[in-house]
Order: sequence, then C-alpha cells, then structure tokens
Amino acid sequence: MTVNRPRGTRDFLPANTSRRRYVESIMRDVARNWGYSEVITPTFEHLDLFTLKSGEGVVGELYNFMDKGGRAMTLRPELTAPVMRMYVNELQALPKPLKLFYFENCFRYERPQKGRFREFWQFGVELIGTKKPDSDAEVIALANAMLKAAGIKGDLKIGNLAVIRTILQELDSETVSKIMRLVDKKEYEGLESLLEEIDASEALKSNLFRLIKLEGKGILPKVKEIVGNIPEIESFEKTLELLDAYGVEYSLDFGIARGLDYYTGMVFEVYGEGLGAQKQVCGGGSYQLIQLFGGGDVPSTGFGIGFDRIMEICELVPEEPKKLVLVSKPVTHLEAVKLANKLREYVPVHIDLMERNFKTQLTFANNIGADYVVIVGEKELEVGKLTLKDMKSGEQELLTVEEVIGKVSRQ
RNA sequence: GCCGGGGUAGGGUAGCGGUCAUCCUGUAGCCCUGUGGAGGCUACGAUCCGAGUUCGAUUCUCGGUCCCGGCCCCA
Repeated sequence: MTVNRPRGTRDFLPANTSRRRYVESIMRDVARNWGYSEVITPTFEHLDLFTLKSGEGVVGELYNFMDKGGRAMTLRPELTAPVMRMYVNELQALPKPLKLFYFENCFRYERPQKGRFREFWQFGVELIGTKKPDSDAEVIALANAMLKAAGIKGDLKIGNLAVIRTILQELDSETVSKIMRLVDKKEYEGLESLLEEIDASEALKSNLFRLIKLEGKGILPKVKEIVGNIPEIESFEKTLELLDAYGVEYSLDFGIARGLDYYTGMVFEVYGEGLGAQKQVCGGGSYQLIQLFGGGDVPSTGFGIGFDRIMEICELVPEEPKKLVLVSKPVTHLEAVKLANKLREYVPVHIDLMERNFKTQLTFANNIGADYVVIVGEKELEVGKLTLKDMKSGEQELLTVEEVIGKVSRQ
C-alpha cells in the first residue's frame, strides 16, 4: 500500500522548488527594499481569530481541529488576521508607520481547481498606522513592483468603497453586503431584481448603475457628479496622482467590492494573464481590523499575493550554479574526500557514494549534467595535480588545486 | 456541496470480455578495472480501491477515492 499526498496538496520536485525559491527571494528583496520587515506567525491559531474576522460561515472552509486541551484551533487560512493579532498582542508601541510583510503557507478546505489548492502560499504586506493617500499609493505601487519583478503581466484595477457606500448609505448593512456581492461579481440582472425587491429609490438605482458602469482612467469627474465632492474622493485623487508619479499603470473600477465589510476605502485587485477561472493574483485595500482584535483605532492598508498563481505564469528561471563531479579510484578516494571539502567552499560538488568504477562515475557526471569533472587518480596525485575535464567541450588539463578552484569558481 | 472529463510500472503509453498485459523512457548492474553521451544484455517495476455482472473483468455496471477543468465560495 502506498500513501499518497493529501488532496489539494503538492510535492515540489527539485526543479520546481528551485524556481519557487528563486522567485520568492526576488519578491522578498523587493519588499525589503521598500523598507518592509518580514514576520512569521504560527501555522495554527485559535479558531476565534478567523470567525471573528470572517464570520462563523468560514468554518466550513477551514482545516480546524480540537487540540488535546479541548481548544478549538485551525490551520491559518490567510495571514492578515494573524498579523493584525500579532500587532495587537505585541507591536502596538512601535513607531508608525509599521511596515510588515510575510510569506507563508495557508490552508483552506476547498475543492481544488486550477490555481486553487488546499495548501497554498501567500505573500503579503501590511502597512499599519496610516490611511493617508501616500500610504495607499505606496502599497499599490509595492504590489505592482513585486509582480513586475516576478515578470507577471496583469491588469491592475483600483476602486474605492467609500463611493459606493455613500450611494448606499440609506440602506441597512445586510442589504449593502448583498449588493456589494452582486456588484463584485458584475451580476447586473440579479442586482436589478434585488433593488426592485427592496424598493430602492430611483436616484439610488440610477446612481449605482451609472457608477459601476464607469471604466477607465478619466472617470473621476463623473464619479464626482454622482456622489458629490466627498472627502474620500479628494484623498483618492491624491492617491492616484501619487501612483502616476510612481509610474504605475492602472484602471479604475468602482465595482470592486472585495468580499467582506472591513474594507473601508481604497481597494485594488490584479488579474494575471494566462490563468483560468482563478486568475486574481493579488488583492488588497485599506481596512479596519485592529479594533476587532482588541487594539486601538488604527487604520491599515495591505495586500495578499497568491504565490502559486504567480508561479503558474511566471517564466523566470534561476541560473543554476556550475556542477562539479569528483571522480576517484578506491586508492585515491580519501584524497578525493579531502578535496571535496575544499572545493565545496566554491561550487556544488558531487563525489562517488556508490563505490562505482571509474567509467560509471563519469557516466553519472554526464547524466546529472555536470559542468566539470575533476579526476583524482593515481597519476594525478603522483605529480601533485588534478585533471579538470570540461564536460561540454570534452577538453581536459592537468592543474593544481588552486588552478582548479580558480577555473571552476570563476563564474 | 454540485457538474463534466479522466486514473495501466518512477515518467509517457498500447490493449478494451479470453495465453505470461504492449512499447518507449527511467533506475541499478554487466559487456567495459583511467575517460561520459552510442549499442547490447540482465534486473526492478503497473491495470486507483471496493462491490456487482460473468465460466472469466485492465476492459462492462455501481459506489468510493484521487487527478484535471468548471460551478458555488473566495477572507
């Protein structure tokens, strides 16, 4: 009987793993260069953390369990809530703005499909303590920079929930949620019948439909016509101005509603090219969560990047280091081991571990795509040198250890 | 939770009620005890699981499971 991977999980083979690590390191570098610090939170948390944020309904999509002390726990389904919890628990006194990022695996009990797994990796950023136009702009620009660094082509759409909330202000919050959901999905027929059902005013209906049908970059004046010059628009305008300065390309979409209610103002999403039904690679916005977890009235802005979806369309390939195989004979093997120790300070070195004969060691070098073979044989040791063979050209020369090091570590 | 398409050695495949289940590739070893990529030989290795139909099931039926895509959901 063989044991298989749990459903919705993946094994990452060497080539894939090295690609993932490579892209990961590129994205980490970008975040660090923007002044963000990495944090790690626990793989599992109290179930409450997530039901508090997303409602009891999420339990169905969680890998939750009772621990041996009878506590309700769950593997984390996302990282914004844990990071906010961490902030409330121990980071409240740090100077603002507080700039954090994370890159961890998350777990959701869902039906797997293209770009959706039960264990998946999320890269994300949280900027805590401000909601000025500059902070919104920086977060969007950082998301854009990270995706760009990973070579991802996608559509960036930016919206602002204050606008739609202004239009819907006369309605109760439950109805607002329903409407936002339909707006987000662009289900206009369903929206129309819902508005009919709740007997919404003509003004509301026409304002709403005018708003969500606006597209493109220069629509802000029209938005002002619809909702008036509310302060949020002024601030939003500054954010966009800053984004232009950052050189970020985007379009506006006031139909972005982003699921839950804690998003307050700016929201944005990025859709990757070349993905299936699950093509959103990045989503974020400004939100209010800290109070919910027992902290102060502190605003934040953040985003999450679906790393697995990035890898699906990312074409970056890391440059592999030169590989070297040491070929030895039984009588020279100990010398070869000593040499391996030395060479491993410079390049990845393979040495025979299977007591194979000379020829088979060479075949092995060929099979693993070695760039160099260093022969440690009697003839070489007699004259205190080594044979370096270039596996591409087949050429070989007799060199001292220092000369070998010089040659193989040159690139 | 729902819908569709799938599941034959590690990877890729053929067979589709009836001899020992096909071929390619891979891995290990040998031919070949100091020179790789070719060739030959040998070994390893599979019908997803369970029930049913049948004299007989890899093949047909049902259920499960897993994979792929989609729906729902998407924090």
